[in-house]
Amino acid sequence: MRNMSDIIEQYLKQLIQDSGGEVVEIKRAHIAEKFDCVPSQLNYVIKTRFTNEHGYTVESKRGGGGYIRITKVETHSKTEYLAHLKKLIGDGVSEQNANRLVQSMFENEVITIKEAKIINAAVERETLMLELPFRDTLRASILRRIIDVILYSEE
Amino acid sequence: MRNMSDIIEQYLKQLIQDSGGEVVEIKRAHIAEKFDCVPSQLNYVIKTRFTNEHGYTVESKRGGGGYIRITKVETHSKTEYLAHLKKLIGDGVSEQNANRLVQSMFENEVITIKEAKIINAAVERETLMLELPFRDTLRASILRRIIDVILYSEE
DNA sequence: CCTCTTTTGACCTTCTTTGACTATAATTAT
DNA sequence: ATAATTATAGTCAAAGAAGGTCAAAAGAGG
Repeated sequence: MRNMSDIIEQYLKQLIQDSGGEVVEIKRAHIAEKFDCVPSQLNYVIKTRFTNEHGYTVESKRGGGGYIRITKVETHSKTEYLAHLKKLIGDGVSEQNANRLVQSMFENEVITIKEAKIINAAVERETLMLELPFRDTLRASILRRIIDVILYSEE
Repeated sequence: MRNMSDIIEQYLKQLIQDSGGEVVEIKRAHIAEKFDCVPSQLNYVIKTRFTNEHGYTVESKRGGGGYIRITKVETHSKTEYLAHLKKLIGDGVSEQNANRLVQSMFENEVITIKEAKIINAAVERETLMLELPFRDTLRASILRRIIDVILYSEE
C-alpha cells in the first residue's frame, strides 16, 4: 500500500476483525515501534480514519499501563445506527465528514458502492454551488433526507 | 508521432492494456520525469483525453503516497439516453420533472428502486430549502452530477 | 494572420510525517 | 502522605510530499 498511515489503518482494522470485530486495545508506542514511525503518527491515523463519522469510538489512558482502545460502533440495529448518523450530521456537515459517513454506511452494508457514489455526488462542493455556511446546512439536509429514505426502504 | 501529449496518451492507454485493460495507477511526477515534461502536462493530457465522455474515470490523492488512477469504463448502451436526460435537465428543473426523469431511469433499468428513492430524496423541495429559481438550478446541478456518476461508475 | 492546441511555470491545496512540548497516571523514594 | 520519577498518551505546528489550477507563451494548421 501507499503510505504508512494507510498501512497502519489496515493493520488496526485487521486487529479489530481478528478479535471478534468489535474492539481493539493497543499501546501507542508499541505500534509506533512495529512500524518504525513516531508515536504521534498513531494519533494522526486515528484522527483521520477512526472518527465517529467513520463509525468508531476511541478511548485512551495515559501513564503507566496506558492504552488506546478503538471500538467499532454497534451496527446490528440499522435503525439505531442510522439515527446515530443523523445525530452526527445535525444542522451542518463538511464534505469531508459527509464522505466519512457515506464510507461508513458502505462498509456497514447499508448502501452499495453505486449508491455511495450517487450520494457523494449529490453533496459535493461543486454540485451544491453555495457559499458557506449554507452549503454545509444544505448538505446536512440532503443527507438526513436520504438516510430517512434508506430507513424506510429497509422495511 | 506528433506531440508530447499524444505520446503520453498512448503510453497511458498502453499501460491500461498491459494491466488487464481496466485501470492504471501512476505517480504524476514519475511520468513527467520519464517524458521530460512538467508535471502539469499530465493534468492537461488527462483533462483532454481521459474525460468521462471518453469513457474514463480519474481519481487522485495528494500528499505522501499520492497517485493518479485512471479507470476505463465500459461505455454501456445507456450512454446516449443519459446524455439526453442531461440535456433535458439543462440549467434548471422542477421537482415534478425531476421525478419523471428518475422514474424514467428506473423504468429503463439504469437505477434500482432504492437508488431512485435516494435521488428523489436529494432533490425534494423540502430538502433543498431554497427559493425559486435557485432551487431549480440546484436541483439540476445535483441531477446532472448524479447522472455522471451513474454513467461512469457502471460495473 | 487568426484560431486552436500544447507547453510551461508560478502558485495553491491537500495529505502525511516528524518532533518538540504538554498532560496525565502510576510507581518509587523521602 | 508527599514529592519526585517514570511511563504513557495528546497537541500542535513546521516540514515534506504529492497532485491541482490557471494563464501566459509557444506552436500548428488553415
